[in-house]
Amino acid sequence: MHTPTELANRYRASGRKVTPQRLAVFAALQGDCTHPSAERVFEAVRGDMPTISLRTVYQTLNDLADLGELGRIDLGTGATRFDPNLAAHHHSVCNDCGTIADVFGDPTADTSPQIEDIGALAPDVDGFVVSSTEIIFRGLCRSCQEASTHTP
Amino acid sequence: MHTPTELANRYRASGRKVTPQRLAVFAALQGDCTHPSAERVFEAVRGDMPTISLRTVYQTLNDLADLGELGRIDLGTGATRFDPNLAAHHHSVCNDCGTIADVFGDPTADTSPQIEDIGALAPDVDGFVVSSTEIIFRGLCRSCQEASTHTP
DNA sequence: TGGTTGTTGACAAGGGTTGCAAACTGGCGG
DNA sequence: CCGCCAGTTTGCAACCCTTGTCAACAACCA
Repeated sequence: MHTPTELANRYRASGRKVTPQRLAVFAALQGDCTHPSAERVFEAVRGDMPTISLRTVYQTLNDLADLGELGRIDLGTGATRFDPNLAAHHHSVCNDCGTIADVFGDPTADTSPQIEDIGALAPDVDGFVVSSTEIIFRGLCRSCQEASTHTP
Repeated sequence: MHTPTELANRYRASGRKVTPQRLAVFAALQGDCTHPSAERVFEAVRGDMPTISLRTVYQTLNDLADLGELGRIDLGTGATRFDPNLAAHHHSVCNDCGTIADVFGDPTADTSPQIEDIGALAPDVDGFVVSSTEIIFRGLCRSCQEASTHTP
């Protein structure tokens, strides 16, 4: 995702208006690597701007996603999650707590293909044209593993 | 997924009862490769058993999924989809019509890694233990491509 | 500054899914 | 074969997440 200032420019360029509410959402997303849901962003923004509505947060997140400034992730954890990280990467999801983590290529693996190579994969499905490929690793995050070890 | 008869045995073995409603759901799922939603299964079963409730279909689908007889797929198309195919495979999703297709390895690709190799990939994330890996190919299915070509 | 047009906020509606409680029934022991 | 009981089915309402609606409002341009 671009900087709030840059986003403001792009908003104006696309005919959208720059409002304090949107700036607040921009700011809240900066550097957030927790893949927050709309509700979480709402809570974060409400700290600075108690009057903002959840509806407005949804609106802004959808705008950003439509502008390609934000990734939408839906992994069946209940709510759509948003990802300000535009670099190509994949995700791990904890089956227990639902935490989503970024997964970049594993440059240390030499016996298995690089994750970055995935883009080269093409499904052998009649006539289907792939525009994007995502990989989801499901399992247990460290803390949930420890929790289940301590209390079996 | 196993055969209805086999499923009946496993149901009894796990303390569950075998009811006509459940048998009907078992039958409806046999060989269904359309990745139906609960609603779709409901419609299919209702053909033979008009009095079955959507609630019961949900119940049975969740039971089957919990027993490991059915895969749950949530790709952000609105509803959870179910997959009777237990073999390791991945999915393609049409961005237009939401159709989900099975994707098995691409044996013809020799310049890119085989899809089956994905299981060997491990995310380089501190302490995360992977239990399953899924790949999602997003794009346009053949018919939606043709539709968008004909009416640009 | 005044108008135009997009935006906000509060509310309710919408779709998918699950909780609930009463009526019901498979599968057991008798 | 009968009857019991735990597990099931149903219909309904509630739940969560998300979006539609619309009057009041504010950002931008001339």
